[in-house]
Amino acid sequence: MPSPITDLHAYLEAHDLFHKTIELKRGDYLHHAGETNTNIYYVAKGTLRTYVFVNDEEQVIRFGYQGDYVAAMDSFINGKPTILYSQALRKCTVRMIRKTEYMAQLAADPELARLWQKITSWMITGQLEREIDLLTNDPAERYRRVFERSPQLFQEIPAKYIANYLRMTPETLSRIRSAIPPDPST
Amino acid sequence: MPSPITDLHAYLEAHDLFHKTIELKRGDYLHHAGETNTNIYYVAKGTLRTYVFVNDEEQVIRFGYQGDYVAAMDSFINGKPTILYSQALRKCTVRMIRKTEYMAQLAADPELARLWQKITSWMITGQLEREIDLLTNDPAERYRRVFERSPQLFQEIPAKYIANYLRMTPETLSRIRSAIPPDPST
DNA sequence: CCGTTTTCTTGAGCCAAATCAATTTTCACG
DNA sequence: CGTGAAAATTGATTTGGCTCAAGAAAACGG
Repeated sequence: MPSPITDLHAYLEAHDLFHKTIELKRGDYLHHAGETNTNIYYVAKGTLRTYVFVNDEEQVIRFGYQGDYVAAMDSFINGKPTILYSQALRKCTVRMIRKTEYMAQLAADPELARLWQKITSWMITGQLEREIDLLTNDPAERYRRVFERSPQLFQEIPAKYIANYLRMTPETLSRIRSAIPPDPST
Repeated sequence: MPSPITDLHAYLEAHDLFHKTIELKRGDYLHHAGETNTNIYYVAKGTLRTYVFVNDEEQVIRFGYQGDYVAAMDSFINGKPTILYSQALRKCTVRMIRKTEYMAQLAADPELARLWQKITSWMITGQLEREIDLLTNDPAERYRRVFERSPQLFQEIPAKYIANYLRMTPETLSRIRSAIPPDPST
């Protein structure tokens, strides 16, 4: 199942829905918990992590790479303050879409409505994968599952965030990686 | 945020989209892995669990109570074989909706389209909650979080399935429950 | 209502991953 | 480049939840 994100992006470009461009430096936030931020952001360049505090610990929910869309999705959906943080892991260029403009277009154009239906369905199946990852008991198996699905993840992003995303400590991830014979083809 | 499920249900009743009624006895399956099942089921009576095999272990993904909708959502979304099992935990009466009929109605009626948009958004925020639950390290804390959100869960469903849903053994759940002083108000 | 099966509870021991700690390596930035 | 800070690695130790086991309680179905 190919990601419908590229179709969405083509549509948004064609209909000129990007509102402004934002430059972030390492450590900057796109949004933070407590803030009501209903925008959608397109990552033109760079990488971000989206995390949440659970019991005083940061927990990575997802990463945003070049070409991805990032949002405080809870805030976008219900218009209330988000619980999420999205932080630049390096210099980023992101382009913003305002919810009001997006929703107006969504109501006006059935083509976008169909596209959006695909996107949300795709997000739901993606979350099912994520849930299965998190339900996997063995840390090495969690690593393997995610690595097979998104090997590129491990190029750009510091291991400590990946470890956190995989629900393990950086020490455990390091030991797992050293235990697995390196693939000569990569 | 109130669940938009009741609105959906009212709509489906009003437009007579239920195709047939199915009776299940304890242990029966609504669908199983490998099968392509694109139907949506309304739980008129009873309770079910939806689970998936991960590394030869059953892992509960969600429960379906009276008034809920249950589906092999991966199959519904992409039309391919599901990886999910939905099994009756007791005698159930479920009513079926065929995807083809549902999709036809979705394409024909903007009211249903709007309703469906709400439903999918609501599912996405629900999944975010679930993800946070699963990322919580302390088992007692996972229990507390889910219990506060859905206390009714612990009435109908055998503890061993709840434990599995909470990513812990039945022994651990039992010990957590005996450690927490019972609430006299309930 | 009774008998059988399933589930729950409790205890003991173990083990894998967390924690703690120290060094090495890498990387960002001047 | 070179320097300082951040990240990764490696080892030692601890510990919390799992496994195994046995008995008690509860629930199902006839």
